[in-house]
Amino acid sequence: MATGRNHRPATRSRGIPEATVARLPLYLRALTALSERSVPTVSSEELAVAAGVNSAKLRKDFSYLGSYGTRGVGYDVEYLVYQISRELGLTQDWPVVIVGIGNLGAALANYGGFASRGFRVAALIDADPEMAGKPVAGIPVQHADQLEKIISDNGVSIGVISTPAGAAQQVCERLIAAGVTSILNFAPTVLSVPDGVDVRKVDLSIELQILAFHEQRKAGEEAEAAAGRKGPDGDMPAVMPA
Amino acid sequence: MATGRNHRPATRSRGIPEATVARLPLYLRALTALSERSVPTVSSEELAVAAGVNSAKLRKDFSYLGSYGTRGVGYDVEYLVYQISRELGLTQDWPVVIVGIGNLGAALANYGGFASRGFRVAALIDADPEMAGKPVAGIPVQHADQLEKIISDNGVSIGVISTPAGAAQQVCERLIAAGVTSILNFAPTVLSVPDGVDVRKVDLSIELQILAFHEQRKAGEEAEAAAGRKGPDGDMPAVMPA
DNA sequence: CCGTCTTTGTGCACGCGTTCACAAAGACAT
DNA sequence: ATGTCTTTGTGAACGCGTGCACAAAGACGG
Repeated sequence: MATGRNHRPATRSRGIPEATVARLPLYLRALTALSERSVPTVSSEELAVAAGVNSAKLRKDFSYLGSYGTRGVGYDVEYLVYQISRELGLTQDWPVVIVGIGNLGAALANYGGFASRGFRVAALIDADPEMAGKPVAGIPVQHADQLEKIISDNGVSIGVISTPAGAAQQVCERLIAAGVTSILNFAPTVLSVPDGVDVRKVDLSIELQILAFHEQRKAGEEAEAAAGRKGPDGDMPAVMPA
Repeated sequence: MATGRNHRPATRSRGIPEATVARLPLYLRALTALSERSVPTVSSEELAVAAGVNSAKLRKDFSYLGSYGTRGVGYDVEYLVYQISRELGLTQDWPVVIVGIGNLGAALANYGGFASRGFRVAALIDADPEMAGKPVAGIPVQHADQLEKIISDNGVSIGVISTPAGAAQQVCERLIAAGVTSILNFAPTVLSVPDGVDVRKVDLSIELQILAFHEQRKAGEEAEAAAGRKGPDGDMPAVMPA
């Protein structure tokens, strides 16, 4: 989860742990940056710093993919970029539909990271007839009526839902019925989907709430420390004086 | 998660596990919905379904907060809403600044989930002088020059970064220097921060890449099954015929 | 060809998170 | 008051993920 998580226990594909898969895109990004600077090789230590992880973890992660490093030297950047891209399935490009072109949907459509990394926005879909035909990020918005046709015509298997919460489950069901098997959900709802469909959820307010929790904890500890820990053990939460 | 993760091993606050904290907002949302429908009590099983988790997990999560249920009956919805809100620190409201008012920043500013759940957008900040004064979501955008003043005047401790990747680290440092101690980062970069500062990361393209991985795996398994698993054990990844 | 030095790949131990399964607790009817 | 029935709260087992620490592998210089 940036994120909330929502995947079944899942029979690990070729033995690659889920936690490792979640970090591969991170490594890929760091490696791409190195590649653009024409750096030929990189050590696990350097790459780990760039990706913000522990170097032992990084080496173990790579070991699941195979032995792509050279002892005493490090990893060949280009080769590793290729291997990770391949493992993630980014050597093919994935057509994606975005449903719900409000503020967030438009932001997603404009997001450069899509096109650059193996994804192609096949269509933007909205339920509002007024939106139909209007170009967003250079792509004309299409009406929700067309959803099924667009998906089957383009062989779309990944859908992004950025509708209001109320519409999400229904949109989700139509996407799945039309052939989509992976969904990235931005609507603040729990989607129920049949087995075999993957859902990942991104929820802005949840992330903020988690931050708030830690923030409150910090403030509480501070206050406690300042007061010389006079409170017993704190059954009541620390209350901030205005 | 949606999310990438990025928190230190962290001395658990009052013994509430990080994983539990991450689910509290989920429970809170489900409970709020029940509250709005005036449902007085709910069982762990019902609530678990609504939140999309295992009921044993939910009970254990709640047990970290205290014994707020009644055996044979369930949990009092209103009371639980209050307890979780309090635990998450949502009984006070947190001023938040959003830095980088592009498509995404605007979407965030317009996002209803903020105001409704304990957060208040104290200011929108952008480096582009052209943006200054323009209202987004009813709030006038202010120039980045004002950043430090805004933060100290409003006592902001949570910042949201939705700038391009290149500007993120610099913005991050200014936020921290000005007093921010929690950051929600939407820019596709690893932020390095001093101890005591929490960073959570939301990365759209990473989420999509994880989906692509699973999607590829599904396609590979399908092809393998169709071919009667004729491949040895697959050193090469399954390749999709066009 | 050999020794040294760097860096990988991994065995191992530990801790967190999840889930099962059940005893304890209470509501409610009689 | 007593028994039944529902649902919580949690002890215990298990599995995954993490990080240490080191042996094996190879580059590189002499």
